[in-house]
Amino acid sequence: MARILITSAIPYINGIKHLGNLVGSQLPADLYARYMRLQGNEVMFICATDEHGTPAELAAMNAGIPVAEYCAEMHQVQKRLGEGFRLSFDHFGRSSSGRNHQLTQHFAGRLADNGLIREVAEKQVYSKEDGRFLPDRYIEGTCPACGYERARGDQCENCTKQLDPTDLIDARSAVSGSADLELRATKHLYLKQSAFRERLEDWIETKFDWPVLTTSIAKKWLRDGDGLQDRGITRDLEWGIPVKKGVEDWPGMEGKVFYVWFDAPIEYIAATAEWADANGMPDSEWHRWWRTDLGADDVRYVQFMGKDNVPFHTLSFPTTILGSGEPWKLVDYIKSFNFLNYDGGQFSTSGQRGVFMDQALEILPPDYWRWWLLSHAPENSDSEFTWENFSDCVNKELADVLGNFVNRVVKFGMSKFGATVPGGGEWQEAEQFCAQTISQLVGAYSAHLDNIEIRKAARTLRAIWSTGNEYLQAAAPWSAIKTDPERAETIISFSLNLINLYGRISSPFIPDASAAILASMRSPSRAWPASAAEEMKALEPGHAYDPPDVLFRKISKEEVSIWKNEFAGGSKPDPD
RNA sequence: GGGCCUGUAGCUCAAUGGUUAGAGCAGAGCGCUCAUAACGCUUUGGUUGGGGGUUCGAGUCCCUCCGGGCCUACCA
Repeated sequence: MARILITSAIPYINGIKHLGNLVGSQLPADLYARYMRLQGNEVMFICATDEHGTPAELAAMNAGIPVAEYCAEMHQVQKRLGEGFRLSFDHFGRSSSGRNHQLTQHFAGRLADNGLIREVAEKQVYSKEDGRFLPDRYIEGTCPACGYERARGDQCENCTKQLDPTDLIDARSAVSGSADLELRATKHLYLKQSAFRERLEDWIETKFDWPVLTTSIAKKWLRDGDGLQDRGITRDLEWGIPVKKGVEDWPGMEGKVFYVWFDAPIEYIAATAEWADANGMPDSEWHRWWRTDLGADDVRYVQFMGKDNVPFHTLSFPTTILGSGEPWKLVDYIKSFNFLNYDGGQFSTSGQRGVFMDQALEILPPDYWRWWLLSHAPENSDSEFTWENFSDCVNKELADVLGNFVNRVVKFGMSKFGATVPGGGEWQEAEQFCAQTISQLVGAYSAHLDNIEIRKAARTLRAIWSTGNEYLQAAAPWSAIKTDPERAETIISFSLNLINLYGRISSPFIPDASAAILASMRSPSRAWPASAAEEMKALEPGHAYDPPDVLFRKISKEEVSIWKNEFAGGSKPDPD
C-alpha cells in the first residue's frame, strides 16, 4: 500500500466552470484518486477555489456585493457542482482560508529570511475613477500599429503585437471606460526565481517520464531569452492575503496583498490543513502528507492541471518550496492537459458558448459527461466536443455495450432462474477463453491507469465491456436453455459475475452506474479484483441480487439538435 | 517575431525507426433473437498535409512549405 497525494489545479472563483476546465484538471485527478483508492492505497485528494485577484473583485462589484460574500457564495456553488460530478475530494478548500493566510505569510517570511525576495519600485497605471491600479489587460485603447480600437494594454488581439499600456492611443479603463488614468509609483516584492534557474533545470531534466507538454513549457521558461525571470508576488488590491513576513508586519508593504499565483499553490497545503481542522485532527495528520521530516517521505505527490498552469507548478511553486529551506514535499509527477474546444471553436465564458458544469448536470447525469470527457481527455493535443460525437459515444458505448449487456443478462436470468445466481456446471472453453481475455485486458487497463494514460484506459475498459457481449453471443444461453438447462445456468452465472466485475473496475470513470451495479448485485466487495479469473466466481450459486434499472438512457437526435442550438452562445469574443 | 504541440480512413483516435499503417464509430453484407432495434461475425474505406533529404528500411528522424492550436512572464 502506497500513500498518494493528489491535487487538482484550483478553479478560479469567478463564475461557473465549463467542461473544458473540468476535463483539464479536476476530472482526471478524480479518476486517478478513485483508482488509487480502489487499489487499496491511502489517498489524499485536494482541491479548492482560487479566490483572489482582480477578476474576483470586479465580478463581486458587478454583482453588487462585497467580495468576501461573493467568494463565499461562489465557493458553495462550485462545491455543489463538484459533488454533482462526483469529484471525490477529501477536502475542497478556499484559498482565502485562515490556514492559507498563515502559510502564505509564513512562506514569504522564510523566503525573505533566505534572501530570495527583493523590493522593486515601479510605475503602474492607476485609474482614479475606479480607484484601483489596473493590470495591463484591463486597459483598452487604440493600437498604435494597426489602429484596432479595442486593443488591450498587454497585446493587440487584432494584429497580435505586444504592447505596453503607455503605447495605447486614447487609453481607458476596461472596467469603467474612464480615460482618467495616470502612471503612479508603487513598490512590489519579487520572488528571485532566477536564483533557482539551474537547480530547477537540473530537477526538470530528471523528469523524463513527465508529459512532454509539462517539461517543454518548463524548459522554455527556463531557457528563453535571459532565462528564468524574477516574478512579482504582490499586488495593490483590497482582497487577498495581506503582505506579512511570517507574523510580522512588512515595512513599506502596508495595504498590499500577495499575488494570487503566489498564494494559490500554497493552498494545496493549506487545504490539507483545513481538512484536518474540519475533522478535528491535530496538525500531525496533515504534516504527514506535506512534511518529509514528519512522515511524508514515502508520499507520492501527483498534480493535475491545464497547460496554462504549468509554469506556476514547475517553476514558481517549486521555488517557494525549495526556497523556504524547510522540508516540504515537492511534486513527483505533473500531468498536464491541452484544451477542450467546443464545436469548431473555443468555449467562451462571457459569450456563454459551450456547456457549463451546471447546465451539463441539468440535462444529463454525471456519468454520461465523465465518460465522454475522460475518454476524450486532451492529453496529446487539443480535442473537440461535438454533440454528435458525444451522443454517439454515450448511446453506443454506455447504453448499448455496457448498459444493454447488463440488461440482457439480468432479464434472461430473472425469467429463467429468478433473482439468484444459478448453479450450473464446470466452465467450458467459452468461459475459459473469456476469463483469460478479461484477465489480460484488466491487466492492461490497470497499467494504463497507473501511468495516467486516460484515453488508453477508457479504450481498454470499453474492450472489457465488449468482451461480455462477444462471450454471450458465442455461449448463446437462449439456445442452451432448450436442450441443456444446466449449461444455461453456467452461462448466466458467469455473466452475472462479469457484471459484478464491471461494477468494480468501472467506478473511476462512471461511479454512479458502478455503484448501481454493485448495489443490485449485492456485491460482497468493492475493492480492485486481485485476480480477474477468481473474480468470475465471486458471486456464488444461490447469491441473491436485485435487478437493476436501465443504467443509461439514449440521447435522441431531437435532443442533439435542441442542445446544439441552445449552447451555441452569442458572437461575443471572450476576454478570458 | 520566438518557442512548443499538432496534421494518419467520412468522424474520434492507435502504431520502442522494422512484416501488407491498425481500432472504435459511421457505411455495406451476413447471422442471432436473451436484450434499451440491442448483440456477434465479415467487409468497403489511406499517395500518413505537400515537397525534399538521411537510412537496408520513415507515419516515426532532418530540412522546407502549408494548415490548426497553445504559450510568450501584469488575466488567472
